[in-house]
Amino acid sequence: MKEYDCACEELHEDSIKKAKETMPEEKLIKNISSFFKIMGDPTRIKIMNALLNNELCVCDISEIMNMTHSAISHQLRLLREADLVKYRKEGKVVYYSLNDEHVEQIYELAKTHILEKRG
Amino acid sequence: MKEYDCACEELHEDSIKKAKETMPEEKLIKNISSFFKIMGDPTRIKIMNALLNNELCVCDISEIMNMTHSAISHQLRLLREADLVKYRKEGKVVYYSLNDEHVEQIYELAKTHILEKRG
DNA sequence: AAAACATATGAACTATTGTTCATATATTCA
DNA sequence: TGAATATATGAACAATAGTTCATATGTTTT
Repeated sequence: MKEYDCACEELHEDSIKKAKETMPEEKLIKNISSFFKIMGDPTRIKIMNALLNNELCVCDISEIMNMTHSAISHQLRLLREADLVKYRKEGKVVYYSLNDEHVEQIYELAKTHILEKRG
Repeated sequence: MKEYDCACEELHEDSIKKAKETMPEEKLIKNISSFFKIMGDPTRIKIMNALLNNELCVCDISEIMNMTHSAISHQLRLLREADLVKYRKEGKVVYYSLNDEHVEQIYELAKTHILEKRG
C-alpha cells in the first residue's frame, strides 16, 4: 500500500491520467531542466544580456563582467553545451553570440514576466 | 593594471560600451536568474508539465510523481515563490496551476528549441 | 472538542555548482 | 622556430540545493 493515498486518486482520476499520459520521456525532461539550469545563474544571465544583439569575444566579456578569462571561459562552455550561445573563430579570437531567436524570446519573455509580477 | 587587458578593449570599444549600458540592475538580473534556476530541476519540470492545462492538488501531483507529499510541497513552494504557479484553496485542498501564458510560452519555446537542436 | 485529512515547514544530510589557480592548447607574429 | 596572445581545461575547495524525517498548521467531519 502506498504512502500517497488520498481521496483525490478517484476524484481527479482523469486529470491524473492525462498528466501521466502527456509526461515526456525522462531524457527530454532532463534536457529541458538542464537548459533552464544553465540560465539559472546571475553571471550567465549577465553574459547573455551582454550578447543580446551583440557579438563579443571572451576578452570583451571578461572586461564587461570584471571577471577572469578562465571564469568566463568556464561559463561560456556551459552556455555552449546548453545550445544557448554559438561561436565563430577568427584567428585566435572566438566570437560568441546568442544561439537563435528562441533563446532571445525565452530571455525576453522571462524579463517581461518578472517585471509584470514584481515591477 | 588589470588582469583582463587585451587588444579588444580598443577594437571592440563600442560593443563593450553598449553591453555595459544595456546591463540591467543587479536586482533584476538576480530575479531573472532565480526564475530560471527554479525551472532548472527535472522534478519541477515534471510538475510543470503535469500542470499544463491541468489543475491539480498536492495529492494528485504526489501520485503522478510517485514522491512524498512533503517533497512535492517543498517544490511547490519554490514554484510559487518564483511566480511559476498559482493556487487556489477549496476547503483543505489546494489546487495548483501554471501562473500564466508567459510561463507556458517559456516552457514550450524551450521544449521546441531542444527538440530542434538535439531531436 | 477530538480525530482525520490535506498541506506546509524546519532541520539535517548528501550531492551538485561556481570560482580560483595552475596548466594546456591553438594561433599569430617576429 | 620561439615568444606572445587568446582561449580552454582540470583539480580542488567553499557555498548552495533537493530529499527525507519529524512535526506543525489549517480544515472538515463526527
